[in-house]
Amino acid sequence: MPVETQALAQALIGCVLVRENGDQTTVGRIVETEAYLPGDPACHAYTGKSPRNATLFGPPHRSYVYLIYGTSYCFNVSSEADGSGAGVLVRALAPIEGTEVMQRRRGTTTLRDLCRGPGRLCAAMAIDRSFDGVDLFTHRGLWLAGRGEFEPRIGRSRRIGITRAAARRLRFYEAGSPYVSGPARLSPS
DNA sequence: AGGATGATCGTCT
DNA sequence: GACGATCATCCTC
Repeated sequence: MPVETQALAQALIGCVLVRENGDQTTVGRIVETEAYLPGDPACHAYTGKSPRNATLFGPPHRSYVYLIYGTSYCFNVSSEADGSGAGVLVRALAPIEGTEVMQRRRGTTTLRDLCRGPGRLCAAMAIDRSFDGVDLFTHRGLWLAGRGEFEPRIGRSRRIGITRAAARRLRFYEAGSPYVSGPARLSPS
């Protein structure tokens, strides 16, 4: 798995995210990510290390989770070498397993909406701040698996919902997937 | 101690 | 398309 942020954001498309909580197992395939680079004004690490964003400055491939707007959690994968602050936001999953559990957690039965959006996927997978900092290759409750045979066609666009460095095309998605959160195309860079 | 901010979501028109 | 919810975090006083 790549350490460089942009390469990681693309490599994560098609990978599988597993959440095991007792007898409740939920699984999804990553269909949309955004890269937040070192020195990037839109990255949470941009203004320096703090208790909230410390995971971004740690080793790569850890889970960085934060609360946004007081209502939603966002799940990220830290990137770059220890000491460099950067990461990849996971914006959407295609549900694979445990959809009934997801439906209960989300309060909707609409398959397409279960994990479409960073806050929604955290709700569906029961990811909160207690998962901040966990190693995504060794943790027992939340981990990443590879693509297997699957080879997604990857599109790219501007990132969604940000104001700083908004023109940079650092959002990646599986082309044609109905589970992608934003528009499949945004206005040209 | 107090105020502004935000990588969102659900609801309403 | 617009708006309010809701709160941890960060910045200023």
